[in-house]
Amino acid sequence: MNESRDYQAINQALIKVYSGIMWIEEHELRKSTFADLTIKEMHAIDAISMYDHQTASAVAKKLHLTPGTMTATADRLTKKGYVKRVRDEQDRRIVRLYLTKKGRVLYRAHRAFHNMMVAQFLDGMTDEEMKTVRKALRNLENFVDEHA
Amino acid sequence: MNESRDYQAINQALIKVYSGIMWIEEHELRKSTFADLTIKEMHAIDAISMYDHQTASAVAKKLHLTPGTMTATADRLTKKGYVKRVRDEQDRRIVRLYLTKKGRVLYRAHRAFHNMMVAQFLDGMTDEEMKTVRKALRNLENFVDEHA
DNA sequence: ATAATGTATTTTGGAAATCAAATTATTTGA
DNA sequence: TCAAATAATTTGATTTCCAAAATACATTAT
Repeated sequence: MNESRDYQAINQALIKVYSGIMWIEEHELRKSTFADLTIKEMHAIDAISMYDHQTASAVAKKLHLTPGTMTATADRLTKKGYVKRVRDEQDRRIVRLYLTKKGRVLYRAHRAFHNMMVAQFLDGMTDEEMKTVRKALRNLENFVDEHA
Repeated sequence: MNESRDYQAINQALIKVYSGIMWIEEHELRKSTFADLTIKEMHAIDAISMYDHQTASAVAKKLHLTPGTMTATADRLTKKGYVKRVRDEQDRRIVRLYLTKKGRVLYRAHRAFHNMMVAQFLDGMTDEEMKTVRKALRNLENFVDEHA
């Protein structure tokens, strides 16, 4: 019963932090040389990633998008010069998504931003405390996996 | 240098957890009696909240929406019967947003879902560990405030 | 008191984001 | 080989969103 208020406080913090981070990312992007992108498009670029050359459907799954939405997103990113489609030679139904040079530059910049954020997240923590944070995150991952 | 890999792991966990939670909320909603709502509309209802009778612009600010987008969202929620607009009698420029009975039922259900999630988030933690989690969240809140 | 300025919301026009369902191209299994 | 399965695209619709202009009301300065 007493926990309820604590839960609400943590709830509010989680919501505020999440929407705040999105907002910051969006506005950092608008001020940057990549102002032609939206935050969703940037996250799609992050999901496509630099090394894996994943299939369109693998990326769609990561982002929880339907195939049609994935196609539209890849279209826009291709038109804007961040992504390249490559037909798989073994199985010609498959399209693999690659980042262009421009896409890779953005990818690294976005990762750097996230790293800075995580550094602040963990600021001033001992190893012991970091273990606790990991445990909390693992709890949430379990929650997500169980309900998926 | 060595921290970089840890950061990436926490990064990935954060991204996975947030997009996973969104997905779960979306799909719980679709299976419920509130299937006429999207996740964005539900979060707007959460932001409007039960007791405050906030102005449209206060809600817009909370959700980081432009005034126009707020109007469109309130339109849809009003049409669907979750929200009521009330002109302020003192200052007739102002519109206050109220939840209808139906809106309040959903609000409580959504809060309950979040509480369950937070409970799992904190599962099996000692008081000491909870303090650490709070500290991590406070760090992130500071990050958000600093960059806003 | 009234004109200018400021504030809250709505409207308009357009792009991006999304889904469900139908379609196309290709592969695989019987 | 041919039916079923799979990967991606297309189509048609709604939602989400923003910028800028318009509207309506309130406040301030003259």
